[in-house]
Amino acid sequence: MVTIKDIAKATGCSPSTVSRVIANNSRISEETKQKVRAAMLELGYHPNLTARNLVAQSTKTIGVIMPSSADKSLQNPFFTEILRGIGSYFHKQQFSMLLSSGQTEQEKFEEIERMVLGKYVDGIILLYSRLKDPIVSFLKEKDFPFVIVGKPLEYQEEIVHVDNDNVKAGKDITEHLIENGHKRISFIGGAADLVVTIDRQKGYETALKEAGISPLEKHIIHTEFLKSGGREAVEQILELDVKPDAIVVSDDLISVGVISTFEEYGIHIPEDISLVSFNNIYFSEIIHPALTTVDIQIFQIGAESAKAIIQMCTNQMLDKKRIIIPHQIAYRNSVRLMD
Amino acid sequence: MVTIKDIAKATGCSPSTVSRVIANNSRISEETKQKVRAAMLELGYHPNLTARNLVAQSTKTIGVIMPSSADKSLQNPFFTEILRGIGSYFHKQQFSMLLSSGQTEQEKFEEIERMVLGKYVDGIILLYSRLKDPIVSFLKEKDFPFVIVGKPLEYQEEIVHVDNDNVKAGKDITEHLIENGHKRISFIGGAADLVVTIDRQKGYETALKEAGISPLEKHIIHTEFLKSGGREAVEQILELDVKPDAIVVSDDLISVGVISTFEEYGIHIPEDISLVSFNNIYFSEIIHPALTTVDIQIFQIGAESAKAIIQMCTNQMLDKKRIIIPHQIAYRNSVRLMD
DNA sequence: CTGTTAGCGCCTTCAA
DNA sequence: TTGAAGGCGCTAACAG
Repeated sequence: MVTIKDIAKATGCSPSTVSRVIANNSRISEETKQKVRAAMLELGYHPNLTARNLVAQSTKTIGVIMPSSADKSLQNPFFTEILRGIGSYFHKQQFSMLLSSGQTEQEKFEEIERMVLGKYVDGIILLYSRLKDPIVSFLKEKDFPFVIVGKPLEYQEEIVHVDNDNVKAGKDITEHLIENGHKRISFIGGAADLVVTIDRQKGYETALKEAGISPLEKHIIHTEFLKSGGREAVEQILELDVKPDAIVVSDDLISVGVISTFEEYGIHIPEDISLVSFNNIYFSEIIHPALTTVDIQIFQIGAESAKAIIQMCTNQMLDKKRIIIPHQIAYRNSVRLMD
Repeated sequence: MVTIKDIAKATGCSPSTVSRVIANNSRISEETKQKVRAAMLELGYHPNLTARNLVAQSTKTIGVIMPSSADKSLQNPFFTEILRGIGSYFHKQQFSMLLSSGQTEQEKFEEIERMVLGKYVDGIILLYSRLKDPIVSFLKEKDFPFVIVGKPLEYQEEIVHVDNDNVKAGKDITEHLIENGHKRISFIGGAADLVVTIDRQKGYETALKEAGISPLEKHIIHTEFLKSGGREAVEQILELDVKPDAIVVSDDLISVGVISTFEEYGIHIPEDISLVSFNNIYFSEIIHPALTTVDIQIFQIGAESAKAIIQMCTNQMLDKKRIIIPHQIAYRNSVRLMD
């Protein structure tokens, strides 16, 4: 391995001079710079990042934590899309992403402990928000820089997080249904303890209330994310006395399963029932029918998280803890419109 | 920050002794160990990974390279699934994944150059196989440990890669169609220069030939991966003089689009046309109809790649360059069966 | 069983 | 404008 010393020797100057050339220090003569650079090129020198990190006391890498990989929801294209967003910003700043690999919560915790206590990362991005997450407690206690994608239920004023206004989003999309004459509107949500589910549901309820529509009984259903693809949810709906004429589904991925199951029962979207959901992943566009869904701008959520964590790691001030990414509705074909 | 020295001071022994305790060196008295460990606990000591990596000349982290993030195909759940597989093995071995973030090929190249030349990773896993990939040339030239997921077109004997037998897979799944009485079988593939597409197509052709079925003209169609979700492909098929009674699609993700488009034209799978494809991502199970598809064992591909690269990084011998993951067919409802 | 010394590759005062 | 020296935190060889 060719080191700074080799270059020093080759050019007859000292290691510190070479180091300065690398940093393009202004008080090194152009002449020396040329000479040193030539030698670096010739000998194939490249600075050792580990050594550099050691003295810098910083790695310019951020730990990116996914849900436990045992969790099927990991197959949600949401995650690759958000990684894309994070990467886009990181790349510009020469930061790296260290991905978590733990299969269970326990494994993940140990992993993060290693990263953080071992000073192997400068900060953490959590790609999900769980209730009473020990990882969050740990990070908070260590006063380690981290940002959450989504909304923390506790310590909201203290934890930097990037989120949509999911209540508003839920309200907006439900109103779209109402405006088109739908009155019996059900809600199918993912795990009931996910903050994002709660918020979207709240928006849905608000919209109904404001429209003077009294919610039907048993029309709010929670389904294990991805488990059996929303089949159970649909079956519950089919048993209802009063059938809905529209459904708000809290995630596009669940919608796929819901639509398929309806299809099997010979119920067509949107002719028989309208359906809307959230996220606007790639699939929403290509399945039949194409989904009317809230575009939450996943990529941008990622990019903003990246920006926030880098700011925190470089001691820049953040003007707010709660960073809201605006949503918009992608109107497509899963809603029966009023003429 | 509390270092090894602090512990040394606190316990009245030397730094090297502390270091030995960390390594659980057998020639340290139990007594000292206890004492040192107590101090570590009390002062909250944790080894600095960067420092350790510097002397070890190894980081135990592997660069995992995704397709350019500009590429829409990144939304394929294939990638999260393979990350899961890699992570599962890495975690056990205490290895980390450093994820690429480049949006373009150029950006990615520079990034890898940084990782590799800066000795920031011990090895590389490439999650795709491209023709004449400059990254591969670079890695080969530097003689840097790397493994490819998929099949390299060049230097196949030299490059460690983890792949399915895609020719066989293509043949198997096509034969399933033939056995069920299908005769006019089309092929829809992703980008024609992807090795995986080529192989699966080859298998398809072999099956036809062996069954004595002469391939129809213009029944092999390539569609930009994810672009317009296979719509064009379907439209091409609909213009054909002789319509197929079955289709082999090279990727589940494309199938989703293909099925939707057929649906719009009032053509039903499998009643009107049978369809099979490859990968067995989560979606294949929940869409309607559930796909009969080749389960290529994505998770296992990931795990095996992880195993291979770690072996290479730790100078263990690999018994072969080409590691084949067996496939199997997931029989579901997208094929019209012969009673 | 433990301490001393040196060094991994780099950067950064301090001095010249 | 440059060099010498020390140190980032840890490990490993060599002594004892």
